Amino acid sequence: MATKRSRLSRSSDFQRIYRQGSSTASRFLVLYSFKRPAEADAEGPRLGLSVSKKLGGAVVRNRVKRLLREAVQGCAGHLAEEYDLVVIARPQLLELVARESTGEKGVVGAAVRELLVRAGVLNEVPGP
RNA sequence: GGGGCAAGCCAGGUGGCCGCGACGGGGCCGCGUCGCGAUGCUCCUUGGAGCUCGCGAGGCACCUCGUCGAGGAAAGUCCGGACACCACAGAGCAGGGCGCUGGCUAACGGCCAGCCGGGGAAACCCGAGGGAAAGCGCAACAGAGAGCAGACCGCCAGCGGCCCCUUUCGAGGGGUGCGGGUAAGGGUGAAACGGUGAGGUAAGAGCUCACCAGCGGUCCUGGUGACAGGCCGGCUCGGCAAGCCCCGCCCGGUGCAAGACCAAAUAGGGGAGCGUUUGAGGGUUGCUCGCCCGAGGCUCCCGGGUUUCGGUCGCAUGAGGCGCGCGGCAACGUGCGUCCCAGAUGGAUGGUCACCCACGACAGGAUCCGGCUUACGGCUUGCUACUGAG
RNA sequence: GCCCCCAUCGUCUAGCGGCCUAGGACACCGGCCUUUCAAGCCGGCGGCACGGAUUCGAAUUCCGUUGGGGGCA
Repeated sequence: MATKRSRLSRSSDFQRIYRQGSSTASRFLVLYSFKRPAEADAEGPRLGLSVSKKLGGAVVRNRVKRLLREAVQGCAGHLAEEYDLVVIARPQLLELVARESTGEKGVVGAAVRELLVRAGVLNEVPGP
């Protein structure tokens, strides 16, 4: 996870997931998930992130992306194979990012895990 | 000591563990490529093609080791360049920018040094700072008068009429009215046709004088120059050009999504009419000229396409950093030595633990460089005025 | 990333440097009219994105911020 191979790169991949995938949302995040066709050669789950400029400048956006990537990777062993995921950060996520900075660890991870469970791509619920 | 002003510097550090990007070395053979071999199998036209197996090479992925890995503003995109393309880039007009002087620079609207003006108690700071006797234009309201000025309240003597007072009966004084002189004072305004003082006068006025301000001079001195100082003259009205404009200088356009190469897929078809080197039509900068392309083009009809956000390069050795010397007040230039210091492409720097006088603020490269502007934490040094103590 | 444009009441917009304490329409509020509502009439509320500069004087001119919008494969 988090290597080049397991990241979504092409815009066409994003478009396919938006059009054909199913979506789940909370007030912090939006999750799109899509089961790849069998003939696709990639292996393992792939992740794409979308953090708009409304969230802040480049420093803030990079931090948000790092936290999200880390949170998804924390569930990596329990994720269903052959799924493509797109996680979109909403502006209210900034509250969780701020709490994370003041020492309240794991709130972003909890938000991500909740969505993954709801979307049904998490095989079993791991401990917090 | 707390203020003010200026200049310079830093951008948390060190170590451990986990994690990310690039490059390089090694390992491995999961995937595809190429080469060789086989007594193998299939097809068939001598000989080749395909499949299977084995060996080797180098590539992608993976594992491992090492090195490097954001900023002073990386930002805003406000200027200036480099670089690339536009059928070469030329001229004129239009348009845009700049504007004290001298220098620096690849260039600049930048920087340095100075001049002048303004602000401040000072240190110091700020200034788009050419031209208003080339022309056009603007100045609301108020005010008498605002662009060849003007006379409301005033001041002044004289003359004639009327009224009042005094009278030595000659006249004198006051008021009012008309025409006249004047612009000192009041009042309006952002701005009122030089200011202050003295003389002068009926009252006044550059009317005269002194100083100051301003203007002018084939004048003198200093300075490369902006300009400064002096002398002389006649006494003398401005403001706005970030209004149009004039003068001088500069600017071709588009921007790395520029542009070059590679791969895959699709298409580049047909008919009729017009027109032909004396040139249809098109391109080039907004226009004109000029230049370039030019048998192909235009009109109509039928049919089809204008796609894949593909990959590689451009893409990091440069007006480069650091140290020392020399020239220069400085910006900067130059010589020698030394170093290689991000190169991503859904886009990399973080997390955690320990210590350090604990946390740090603003904030993340995207073609590169020189500036400007904006955001922002701290440290050091110097200068300036004030206050307190000895 | 590169290159452009815009900003005036809640909305859509006028606005020659002075007549601007910024005009109009719709909306909103109050009143009149009507049995009531609508329409109509009268009145009110409400704005030059922000900070400097030029000017006697700035919504207007200039510079810088901020916030929107658009184009380029």
